[in-house]
Amino acid sequence: MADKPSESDREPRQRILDAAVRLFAQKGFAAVGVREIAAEAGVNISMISYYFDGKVGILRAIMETFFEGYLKILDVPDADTKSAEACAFEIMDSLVRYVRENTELALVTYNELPLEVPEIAELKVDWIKRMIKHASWILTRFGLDPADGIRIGMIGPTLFSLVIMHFRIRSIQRLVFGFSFDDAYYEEFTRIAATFFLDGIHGLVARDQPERKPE
Amino acid sequence: MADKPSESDREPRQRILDAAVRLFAQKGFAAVGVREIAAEAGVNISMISYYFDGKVGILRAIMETFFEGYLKILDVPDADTKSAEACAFEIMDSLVRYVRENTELALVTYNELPLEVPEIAELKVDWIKRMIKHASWILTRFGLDPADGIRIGMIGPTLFSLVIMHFRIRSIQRLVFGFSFDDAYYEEFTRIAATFFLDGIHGLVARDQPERKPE
Amino acid sequence: MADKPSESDREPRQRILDAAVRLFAQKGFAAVGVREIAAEAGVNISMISYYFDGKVGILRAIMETFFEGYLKILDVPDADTKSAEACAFEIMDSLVRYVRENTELALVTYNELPLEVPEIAELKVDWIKRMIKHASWILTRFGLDPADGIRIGMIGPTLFSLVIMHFRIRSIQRLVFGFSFDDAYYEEFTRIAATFFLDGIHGLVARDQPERKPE
Amino acid sequence: MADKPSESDREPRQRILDAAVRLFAQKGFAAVGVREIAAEAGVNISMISYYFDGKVGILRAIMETFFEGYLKILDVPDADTKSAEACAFEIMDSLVRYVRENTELALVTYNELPLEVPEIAELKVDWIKRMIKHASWILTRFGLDPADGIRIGMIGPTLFSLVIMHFRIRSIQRLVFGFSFDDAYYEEFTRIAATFFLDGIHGLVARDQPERKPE
DNA sequence: AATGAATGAGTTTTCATTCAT
DNA sequence: AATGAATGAAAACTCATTCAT
Repeated sequence: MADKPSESDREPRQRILDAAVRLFAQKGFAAVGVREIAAEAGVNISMISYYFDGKVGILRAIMETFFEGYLKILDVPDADTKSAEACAFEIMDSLVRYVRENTELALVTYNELPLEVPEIAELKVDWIKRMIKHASWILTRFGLDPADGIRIGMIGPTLFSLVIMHFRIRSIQRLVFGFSFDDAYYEEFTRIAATFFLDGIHGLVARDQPERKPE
Repeated sequence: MADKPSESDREPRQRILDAAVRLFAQKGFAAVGVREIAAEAGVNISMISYYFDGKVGILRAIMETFFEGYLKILDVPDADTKSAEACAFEIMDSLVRYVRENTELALVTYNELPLEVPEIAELKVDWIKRMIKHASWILTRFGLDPADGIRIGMIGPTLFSLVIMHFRIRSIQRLVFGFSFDDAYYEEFTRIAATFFLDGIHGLVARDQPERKPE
Repeated sequence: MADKPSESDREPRQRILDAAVRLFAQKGFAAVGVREIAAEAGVNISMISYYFDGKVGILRAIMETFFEGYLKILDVPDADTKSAEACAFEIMDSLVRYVRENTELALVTYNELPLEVPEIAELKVDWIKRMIKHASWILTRFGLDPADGIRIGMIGPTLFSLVIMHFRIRSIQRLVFGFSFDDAYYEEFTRIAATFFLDGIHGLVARDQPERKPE
Repeated sequence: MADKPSESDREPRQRILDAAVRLFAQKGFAAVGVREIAAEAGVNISMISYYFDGKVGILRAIMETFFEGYLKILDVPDADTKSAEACAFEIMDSLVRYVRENTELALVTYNELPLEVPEIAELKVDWIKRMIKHASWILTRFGLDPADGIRIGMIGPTLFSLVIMHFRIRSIQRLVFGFSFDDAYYEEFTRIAATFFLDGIHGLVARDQPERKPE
């Protein structure tokens, strides 16, 4: 009883969250029942309402947890002493690491993001706005107009999608084949993704400057 | 009553399918009820069991419809008279057109693909295998070993994800902002995606041949 | 299968309504569960949502049924050929008969009337307004100002309460003692109640005319 | 901390009781949850079990509180020096005053009285018996046989109902219109009610003596 | 080919209560 | 005297499906 090293001795709230993330990633939010979550977490069903005020409360918590970590990634330390390219690479590196360490959290957020769940509609819009605000600095570094909401709004999701794409495929590959990926793979993956991302931004900037030149 | 010009006079089966695709794309398969589908389609609830043998039957039909069209894209006419690059570009071009014309169908398939729905697990595996079989020719054209299931298994999903990624973001952008995309955009999008895709394959090939050279 | 004479062969909707009225009268609306109603009615639980769109739907139906019958009582046939007193007596007579034949219906309506059930708040107000409109003619016959909402608003409930009071006490007396009441009793009851009611109205009229004279 | 002047500093037990009376009167006993009571009273949920041994314990306490006060009313000081009519008027006067000062307490008791709440069934019977015992003296003063349980059993509830009827209507009138009542109104109300009550008793006595004369 | 009433297992949520602190 | 986390049963309701017509 001194400390709590065993799996099942973690805080109930966290156990629910973990179980839910696992199950949501596996079957999707709507397909998972609270009973299943409670059973998987080894807690009483009522605890879900108690801690999260209902099933959507868990999804809310999951998304908020993910978004919080995601926002931190965009805050590159000493960004003004580095080149835009270096910043972009650093962000990509952190992002890959983050998603690798929180794959299910990321997948659930990514999967549920476009789906209409009325109770979290506001939350999604709020976070997307916060991200745009946070991300705009790097885009201005690349010469994009910070007031150009549409183009700026494209970067974040693209960045996210680009990385998540791999982890999504990976989970299918794990399912169909039995493949696994090592550190070296992710080093290269980061490099390729960063390059693609930079190319994408450069393309956006170039295309933007002369209004959209005739082809 | 001679022919069927009005929206609501289409075949009931098709009306159900259309309604389901729309709703599944909006809320996700598990979050949509048969009553909702029936109401949206303007048919009796029992018709869903009658035509599709239950709710999963609709998802099955949706995925099969999508996969069928997707397979056709991989069959480039007169492929042996064209370069591998030209074939890749042609595939990408068809794919973008296909997803553009069947966005919701594609999104539903993409969204539900990694989710565990026991009744369609077999269907998914079957189609993925058929695709690998169909796609292997182009990969051999690029110098990949057709027996290398893992690498070949990566191409299809990557290709798919790359394209779908845009349409997914697009639906969010439509929601949050009011952005829309024109033909010119998709021309360029196809070119960029094809380039990225080719680069990816070239990378895979290069990395593979000499086992993995020291950096 | 020709006709349906047996108790349990009535229409499910009616069986639910009957069971609910009985149970609501016994324990109060909030204390009765849908499972209990369904069991008592011998129908599947889902039928309650199916026919009444939820538990409050039953209460709504009960109250509407009662109110409808109550309204009819206020429409005295050939009222203009009778004295106000005769009309009042006729109303009282019908009312006693009505409540005697629909005791539980009346008791449930009476019991739940002052309780806050948000979903039926509007319904209650609507019916009360309709009653005031319907009842105003008799009050004008007695010399009351039909625009005097407050005083007119008192008559209906008083009339109702006066009669219901007896049936409420009766149910307790049945519970505590084993007393029962016969036709002769109700004849006299009607006469007394009518007298009291007329005295009440006369009192209201007298008190009203000279504004409220100093005592 | 010396004395307790503020609203929220009253004894927790009393705060619970007050909150419960208010809520029970508003929504009915069964429709109110302990959490709601605890929140309204500003105490911890467990305090309800602690002080009242559960939700029904509160209802028990409420009813007992009301019944106690009600019993006192029946004990007219120096009753034998006054006429039966004077005693009846004094009782009615005290009763109106009592209900006016404890309206919600009275309404809750009145509302829940005919409802089946197994845990308080005994309590209700006990108090009704005590009341009959206490009230019988006045009835004998009017010439009724104290052994005639049925007739004696009618007086108390009638008396109570007669008064409560007004307060019940009043709460609806407050809801629907915005009417309020002053001291003068209650003076007159008391006189009318007492008259009605006396008439009722006289009627009972007269009807009783010659067994029930043929009409 | 099509209906809609009916089913029963399923859903999430809330209940009053208890227990360790 | 008081807390609030935790419980398990029960709440109302919805589900996909079936069946008689």
